[in-house]
Amino acid sequence: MGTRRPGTPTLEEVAAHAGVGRGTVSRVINNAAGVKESTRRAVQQAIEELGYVPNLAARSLAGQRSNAVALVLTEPDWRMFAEPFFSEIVRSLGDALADIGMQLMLTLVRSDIDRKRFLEYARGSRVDGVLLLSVRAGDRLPDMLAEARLPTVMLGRRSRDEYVSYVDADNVGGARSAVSHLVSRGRRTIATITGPLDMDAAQCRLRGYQDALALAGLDSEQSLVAEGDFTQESGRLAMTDLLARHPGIDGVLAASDTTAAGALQALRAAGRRVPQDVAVIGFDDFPLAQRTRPRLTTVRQPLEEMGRAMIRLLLEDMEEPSVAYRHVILRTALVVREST
Amino acid sequence: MGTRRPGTPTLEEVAAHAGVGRGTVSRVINNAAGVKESTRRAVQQAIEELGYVPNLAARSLAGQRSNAVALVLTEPDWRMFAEPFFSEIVRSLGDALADIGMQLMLTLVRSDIDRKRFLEYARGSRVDGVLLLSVRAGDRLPDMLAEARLPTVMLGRRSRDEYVSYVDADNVGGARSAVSHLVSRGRRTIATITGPLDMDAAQCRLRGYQDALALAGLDSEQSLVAEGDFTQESGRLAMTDLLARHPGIDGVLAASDTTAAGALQALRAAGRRVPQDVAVIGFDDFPLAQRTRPRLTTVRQPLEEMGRAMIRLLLEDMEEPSVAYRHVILRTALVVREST
DNA sequence: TTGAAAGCGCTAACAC
DNA sequence: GTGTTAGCGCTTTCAA
Repeated sequence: MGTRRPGTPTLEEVAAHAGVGRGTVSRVINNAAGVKESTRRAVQQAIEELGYVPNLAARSLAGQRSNAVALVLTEPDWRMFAEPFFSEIVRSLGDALADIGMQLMLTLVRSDIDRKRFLEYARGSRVDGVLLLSVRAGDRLPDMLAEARLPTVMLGRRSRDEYVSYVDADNVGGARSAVSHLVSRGRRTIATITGPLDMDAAQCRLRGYQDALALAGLDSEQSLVAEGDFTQESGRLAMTDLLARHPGIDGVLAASDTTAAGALQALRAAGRRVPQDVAVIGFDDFPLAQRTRPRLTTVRQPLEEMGRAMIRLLLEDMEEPSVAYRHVILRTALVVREST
Repeated sequence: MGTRRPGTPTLEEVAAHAGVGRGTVSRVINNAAGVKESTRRAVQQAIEELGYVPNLAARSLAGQRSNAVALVLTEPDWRMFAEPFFSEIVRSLGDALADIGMQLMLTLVRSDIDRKRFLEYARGSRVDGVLLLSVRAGDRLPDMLAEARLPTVMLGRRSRDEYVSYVDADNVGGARSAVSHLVSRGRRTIATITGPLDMDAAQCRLRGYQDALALAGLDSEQSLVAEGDFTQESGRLAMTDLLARHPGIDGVLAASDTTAAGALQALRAAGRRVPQDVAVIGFDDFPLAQRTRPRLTTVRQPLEEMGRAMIRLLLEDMEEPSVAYRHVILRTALVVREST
């Protein structure tokens, strides 16, 4: 806790104990070069003996940096937490930061009061930067952060004309390649179950779907498009509707692996064989999809790289404040699991 | 960010701008008493005009407290995130802390390296205390924190002889009252689907189940107990097994609402009517259970109060370090939804 | 009621 | 290589 517990030694005490100056101890604990090996060892022993732990508040104050980055989750995302997509991203971010000696701290915001509170917190020099996950289209938090000149990077842009720095997957390209793949396999009546269309990623994937159909000279009927919300249930319902409207459907692009799983349920309930009768391709490539029989072909997003890219952008934003925003779109990969 | 962005005013500049001393400004931003109303207003205006935001690192250093509390999630819990149980607890904790001007920060730890890193972080005076959620029996993190004399409170104890401070629900009592209720309604062949039995909460609920049966003079056969893991799938499988072993089952206590939902699936698949043929009671009282037909009777845990109790304990631990550990067990409530 | 001054524990620039 | 020193921005006595 904050109150200096008796027995919490300071850097100065370590210095005295080791018989060196404070600067030397500081150099040792920061792994700075230019310290004789013998002194370094003496200092390390003193640290050991005293059980010294640097006071991070003092370090932040003196060093003008907190070595911490906040990851903000807005309420609608909470459920994502349980999904591999999320944990993979968090893992990636945490690792990338740990590599450079920084801490990741999660913050949940649900109300505007929370947003304000967080903004105050971030502006209070407690974090060096802010990361945001799949922000809703109308959320102003990124703008507020940018206005406060806090390095900010989002995963997924809010809209086509996003300006705040972001990393995103090539949603259009991913969807296009998936649908083109289906076409090349002879599928002709291809439907899509989208994500919530107020999300840019969902829109882009729909666009990719339409592009691919146009490219193949197939016409894209509105009735082949059903809006879902990334959940399994929505996939099931959407697929049921689609089948009712177009019994001849032989291919489906789903917004996510979860949605694809729902679609699968509906297809089976309707007696369709997968992939013989209907081929299903979902975005994301997770246990659900991998365990499924048949193993689905998926559009894989490079989550690990997306996390690393976010950190890279953040660091660049910190070091070169003259650049207003940076955008990086990563390539997706089509993982073909079965002949579809 | 840490680097003092140009235009980030300090308390001193505010003081100069308002024509007062630094101490006065400090008093104003901390709502301390003993400041003339007119000066207070002058200072507030200066703060407004300069867009002053206190530097939290400096405040932590000078004030010997960080005003932040960490909530640690160990990896196996991640999936909990998606559940109302979790979000309700987090909401409650966040609110309780905000009320007293403190920040909640989440930390995910998965490896032992993470545990070490977090320990270092916490010992570095960056947080005033640590909260832990449903720690696994073998996890040593709580002990390490306690050893470092960091105020620590867990939700749910690790075992019967837990010593680190914790808040828990009366699992034994809750299970007992549920089973007694079934007995009083004439049920005679009552089974239970437990949680993972290496978790104390699961053991306690099993004990409560057995107690109630003993109390009613019914004998508790081992074959009426099936172990699950809180998931829906485990509930379904366990129920299927139980029915095979005891076709005459007329009552079930499930470890959670999710498990109960799984049990329901199995019961229906077997052609049993609920609750006419078999009554089901689950722990927790969430949307799943609430939407279900028939609406299940549940054992409700007072999540809001559990969160508040955790904060209360934490503050007490901070203020009275002479007390080693504090334990609080909260009462559960049987929510009767249908005649069972 | 308010101002002045002494730290909080550390980093970094500058001497030696 | 290593010690010394001047802050970082705030809270908190202690006087006034």
